[in-house]
Amino acid sequence: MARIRHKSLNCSPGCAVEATLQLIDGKWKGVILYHLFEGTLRFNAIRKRLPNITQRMLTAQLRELEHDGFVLRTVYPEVPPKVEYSLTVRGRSLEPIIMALKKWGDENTEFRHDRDIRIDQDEVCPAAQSPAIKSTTE
Amino acid sequence: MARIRHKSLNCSPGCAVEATLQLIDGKWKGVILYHLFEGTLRFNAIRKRLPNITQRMLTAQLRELEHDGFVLRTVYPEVPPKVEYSLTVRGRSLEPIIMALKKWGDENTEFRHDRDIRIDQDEVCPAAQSPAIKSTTE
DNA sequence: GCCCATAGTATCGGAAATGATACCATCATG
DNA sequence: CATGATGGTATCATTTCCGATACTATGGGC
Repeated sequence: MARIRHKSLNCSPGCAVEATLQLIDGKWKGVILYHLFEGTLRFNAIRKRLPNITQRMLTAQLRELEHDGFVLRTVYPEVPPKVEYSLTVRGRSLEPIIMALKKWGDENTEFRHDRDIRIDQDEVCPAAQSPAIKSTTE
Repeated sequence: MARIRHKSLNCSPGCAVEATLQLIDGKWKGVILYHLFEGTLRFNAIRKRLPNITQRMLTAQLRELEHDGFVLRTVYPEVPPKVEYSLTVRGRSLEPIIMALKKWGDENTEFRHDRDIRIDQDEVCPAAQSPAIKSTTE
């Protein structure tokens, strides 16, 4: 998270991809957003859904999401404290991305590395002309 | 990149999101995939499209994408060397994600932090009951 | 007076990601 | 015989991420 951010998103064609990715990057942000799509949640409620996150990290990630305008942090002046986190309109606009991630994950439950056969674009390497060799990296 | 990977993607509801994110995480992978959607590219061709990537990083990211079964690395036994990178079927299955990222980025060219008004789900916090306070974090 | 709950902060340290730089092999060309 | 092109490696330093742990404030209940 919090890599040096791009100033603008239109430096080059693929730049928007990279910049957007950076916004939801950071080990927990995607999941946090995912849970917030279900509705407003209190701090500890989020924590319960992410059994392995530390308090420190949850705070940090939420602060960044807030900073980026994705979540709204609402503090109720009570004791003990009560803080609710909800998505902003901008936050909800990420839904297609998060859901695409979720969908892909659900459809690829196993980490299959089915190194499938090359599907060539017909203009490239007219097949069996150069004796291409598959990577020997591993 | 290369965070400790999840063994399976179905540990908890949001887990698929997190795990999928990890696969395309790593500062350059998203952009690399994006460019490969246009077609097969040689090593230096990719490099030209990513002016700031170091050779070391490009190699590393491509190796990981290959390891995860997203790209196919084809070596032609020529001199000087010729290595082509193309997407596998599995790699192409990421297209909805990458394109969702690109779309969002294009539609949010400016980093507007329009901390907009809370859109409440009607069952939560019946409005103006507790004197909610907006975050004072910054 | 002590403990509990909530939502944090502060500090430290290790691990991981990334950047900078230099080096390498091979053949073709001049 | 030096140089260039391509696609890398190897090594080192730095930056960033992230986990573990301890600490804090407040008011209520026992």
